[in-house]
Amino acid sequence: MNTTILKRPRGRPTNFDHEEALEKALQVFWARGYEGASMAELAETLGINKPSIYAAFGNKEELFRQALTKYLAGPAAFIGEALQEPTARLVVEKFLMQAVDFFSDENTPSGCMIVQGALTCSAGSVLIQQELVAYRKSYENALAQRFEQAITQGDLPPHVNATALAKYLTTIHQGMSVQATSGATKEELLAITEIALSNWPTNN
Amino acid sequence: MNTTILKRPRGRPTNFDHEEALEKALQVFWARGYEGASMAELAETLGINKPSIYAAFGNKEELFRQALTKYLAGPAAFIGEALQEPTARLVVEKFLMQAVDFFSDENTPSGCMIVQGALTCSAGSVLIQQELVAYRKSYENALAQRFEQAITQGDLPPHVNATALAKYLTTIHQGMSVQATSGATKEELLAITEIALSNWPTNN
DNA sequence: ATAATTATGTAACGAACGGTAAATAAATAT
DNA sequence: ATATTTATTTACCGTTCGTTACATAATTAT
Repeated sequence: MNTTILKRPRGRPTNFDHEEALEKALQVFWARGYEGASMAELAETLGINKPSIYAAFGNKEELFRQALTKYLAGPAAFIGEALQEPTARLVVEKFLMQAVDFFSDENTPSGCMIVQGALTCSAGSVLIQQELVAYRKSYENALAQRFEQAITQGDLPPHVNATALAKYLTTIHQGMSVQATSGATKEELLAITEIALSNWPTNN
Repeated sequence: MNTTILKRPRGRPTNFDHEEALEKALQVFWARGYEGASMAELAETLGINKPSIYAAFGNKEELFRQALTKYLAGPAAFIGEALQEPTARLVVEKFLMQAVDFFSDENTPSGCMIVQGALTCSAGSVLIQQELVAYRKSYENALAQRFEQAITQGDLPPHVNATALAKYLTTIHQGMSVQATSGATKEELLAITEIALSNWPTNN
């Protein structure tokens, strides 16, 4: 009978919930970007003193990366889910529609953390900047691959350029992220996706 | 005969050319964003000590605003020029095509300063952030107004939603700015605009 | 009880931030 | 020549940055 009773670890227990704290850190980084978020503000928002943050998460970079991982697994997971729709058209619809819901959700910061987290920054943060570039590239590549598959399956006409189409859609996505941060409403974002979807490639 | 001989001003002359210095400041802000650019780096790049920068331009915020004005009048002036094309379709073509050239120009930082200058930032820079939001909104509005005019002139079909179309195009523009900063080539950006232009509204 | 272990709060670290005081240099005005 | 004016240089200001040393508190192990 492995009822997995968790034996308490040795020393003084932590005063905070690890995941709750990470969630709050995510909100701060999401709203302010990597450099715009200061350790002082993070400590205040998390309700934890800085030494405890360092003990639990390493340093600012590590905290950001862990918050980013939580972001990818949680709020941003819809991107991976969209890829599993049966047709390319449905993939794109879900991708853009959920992005609209996501960007305009009033319970979270507007816009996408991967887009705005460190678009520009000082010389000291280029590593984080490049990591975010790589994440953007990775979901663009995932879309392109899904379109290639759709072409092979006859779901998309063979003349379609899968990589260009993927780049077009991530461009819309990233542009909408900027729009959302600039105050665009859900209805406005929806109108954008409708225009974007109105020229879906056909065989003619 | 007013040959406008410029009488030298009273005290010690400045060691630098005002416009040249502003141009260099523009490059730094453009590449690093408002907060990512430090006064130390600005002083180094301009080849001017900080007190001289403050004497000539005010403070960091003012220097940024003056660099932004130079940006709008120079590199970004094509947006206003595009609006004067005879048809809405040509306006958009010029708007996007020139944006492509602009974003991929290897002599300047990639991407658009108005988009990336302060998308996210610390609490201390929200004023600059909001000013950039307003600039983005203003060129979006200018496009919308141009489309309204095109509808009135019969150049665009009456069922077109001018504001939504303008928002769609600025979204592409802003998305391409992110793409350019992420390393997209001129050819890739061009392919995006071709897809974006392929669903131009018709009467049918 | 005592030792060992881990987290916490306080208070500070050196570096970088935006910004400036003060002495000096270079020009014009008288 | 001397006074006046303006720019430059150097060195620094107070604040905030990310980060940490250190004493103390809270827990388990013996």
